[in-house]
Amino acid sequence: MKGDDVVIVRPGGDGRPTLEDVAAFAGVSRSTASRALNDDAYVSTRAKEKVLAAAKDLGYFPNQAARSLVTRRTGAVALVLSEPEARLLDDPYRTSVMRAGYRELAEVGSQMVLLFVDGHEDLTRAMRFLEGGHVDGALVFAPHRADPLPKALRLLRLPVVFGGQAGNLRRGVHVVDFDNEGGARLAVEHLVAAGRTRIATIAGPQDQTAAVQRLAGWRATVLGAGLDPADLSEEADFTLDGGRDAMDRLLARRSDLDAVFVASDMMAAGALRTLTGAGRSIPGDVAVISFDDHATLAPAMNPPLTSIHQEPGAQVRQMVTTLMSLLAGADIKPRSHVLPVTMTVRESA
Amino acid sequence: MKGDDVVIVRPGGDGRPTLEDVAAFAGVSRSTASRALNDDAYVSTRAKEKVLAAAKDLGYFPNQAARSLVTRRTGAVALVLSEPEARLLDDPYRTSVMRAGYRELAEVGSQMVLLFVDGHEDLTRAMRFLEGGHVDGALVFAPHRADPLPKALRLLRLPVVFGGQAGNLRRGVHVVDFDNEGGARLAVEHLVAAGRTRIATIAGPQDQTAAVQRLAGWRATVLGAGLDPADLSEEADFTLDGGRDAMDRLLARRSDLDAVFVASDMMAAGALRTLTGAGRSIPGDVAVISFDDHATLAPAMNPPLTSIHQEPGAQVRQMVTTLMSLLAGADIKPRSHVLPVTMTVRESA
DNA sequence: ATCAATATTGGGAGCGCTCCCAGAACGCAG
DNA sequence: CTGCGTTCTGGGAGCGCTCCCAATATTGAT
Repeated sequence: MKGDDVVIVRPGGDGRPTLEDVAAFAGVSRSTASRALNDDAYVSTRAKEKVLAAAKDLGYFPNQAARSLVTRRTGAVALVLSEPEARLLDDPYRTSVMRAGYRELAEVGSQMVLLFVDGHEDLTRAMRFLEGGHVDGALVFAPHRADPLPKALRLLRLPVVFGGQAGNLRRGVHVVDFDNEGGARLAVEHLVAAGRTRIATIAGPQDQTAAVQRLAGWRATVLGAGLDPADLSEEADFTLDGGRDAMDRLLARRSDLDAVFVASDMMAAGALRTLTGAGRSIPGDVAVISFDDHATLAPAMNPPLTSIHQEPGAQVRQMVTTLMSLLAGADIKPRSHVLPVTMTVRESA
Repeated sequence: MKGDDVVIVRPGGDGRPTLEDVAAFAGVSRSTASRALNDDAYVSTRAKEKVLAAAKDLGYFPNQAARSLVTRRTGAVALVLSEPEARLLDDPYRTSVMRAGYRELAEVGSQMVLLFVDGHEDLTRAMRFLEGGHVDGALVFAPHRADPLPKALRLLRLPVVFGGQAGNLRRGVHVVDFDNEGGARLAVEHLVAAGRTRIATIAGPQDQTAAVQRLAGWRATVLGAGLDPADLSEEADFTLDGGRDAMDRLLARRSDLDAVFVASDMMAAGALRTLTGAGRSIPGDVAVISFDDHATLAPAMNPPLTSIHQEPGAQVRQMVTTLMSLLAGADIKPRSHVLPVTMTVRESA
């Protein structure tokens, strides 16, 4: 009776055109319009052209919710960073990871959804989000051994690839990691080759596997070179102040040290301050090599830091590749993919 | 005939329980289950308890796609960073923004979806994403005057709040910005009070409004103090090297300068290098004040930098507040909300 | 006991899309 | 001109949810 014979351009509640509108405008059925838009097989070129034109004219954009309701795909992937807030702010490596993640995911047509997890409440929220079907899969960075997240994720039927060690999980997970131990070896070998004989280290917090591996690499290489690691190692928390204090302790105990391998650029900045303050020249008196090769920090230090370089792009790329295979239904057996690191030589060693 | 009388626990294609399953399990109707889960009014406590228990037992999580198909709400908000990749990597301010955005949005029950926009292709992708109904609104950082994004966004019927100037748009947009000019004034006044009379500046790229305002603030305050700004300003690109080179030029032209206001911490790091290299003591010969008060960089420099502090958390909080009002249908007239900045005094001035 | 209000429930419709299937149109050989 | 395979099209069903509305249960007052 009412409006039955009136042309209603946009029947929808909000003003946006639907597929039905496009179809009507193009003079075809909803099905044909759908096929044209998703360039399926079996659509006449004529129909396709008409639909595409109509879509353009109407300013049509498919409703993602409706689509993913039926396809069971969201086109989104979560990037989960599980780490205390304080650490993250300081960490340019994570920034690179985000950026690379965005790029790589966009490349394969997925949207990145970033999740920060710091503390129990966040964990609950993140789990709910991941379980809620918002994303097709997740790339997860959870470097801390005590982190409950990796274990919790295993209960979800969601494809997950870890960047670096997955908490304390040793197997059954897809991992793309760097050769931390090899990086430490590279650094120490460089120092040994330069004739240094009392090579100290400032290790990272040993609740992180990466830090443990770097320390192990230092120790093994020092021993391998016939040198003595005794009294030459201190642990710090990856911060500037931590690095400075650790260097203080090291210097107090072994004022004769002639080189130090520091497990992160940030700690190296602190160590540099202690060394300079103590009147040591770098690299003259003490050679310094750090880890991360932070694009901003390492070259900005005085002197610029020789540092072990890890390529976040490569890591993320491999993670995305693995995740996409998983999403495509490939039956890859979970394994740890180890990426090589290199050394960027600057003035500090 | 087949399976008609068989109890099918999970009719769904994939294994996840639906609301219908929960309802059946709890012995109530789909409607009641929905009400219980969304704690609507008019549900008996008994029913509610049963439903909640059933949901828990079954491990039920609502399907977001289905929900937002009908509610027309996604529970997600985009955080858009429109800037060349290179800049972003270096910029810890952006990291803080992301983090604060995540926090603030989580607080109001929204999920943050991060979008990086660098170049035309990204812009297209971003627009499609934003138009596609993936998010309820957007928080946008587009500091470059020539950025086409802000203008493009106006065509969308999507609530948007900008952080800092919205490209070259002057009105009709919601903006939350910092008092860049006031910050510059703070810095210069501090230098003047310390008796400096030849106060130079290293300005940021003048295609960004913030950089323009900082330069303007410097000039106005220098003039206001009865000093002469001639020959004392150089422009750089916010990078370390840019800062170093600009300082070189400045020193070549006016070797008598006794203070410099640098528009970013990163450039200040470069300037410091030049100054130290030229044998100037800081702050003895030349006092340095920068902008950003980058949590990592400013205190890590030698000497630690006196810097103008802006609080990303406050900015983002205000942006989220405004966006939420917009989403709630409030008819706020677009305006620019200017936040104050403070000065963190360290050794460099 | 009786009635009107109020509290609670269940079913139907529909959000916008994709997929399936039956049928129409078209081609070309018999 | 018929038959059969191929290409193309349209309608129906349904994804899982929320909202509306009518139906029923409960309560308190008369």
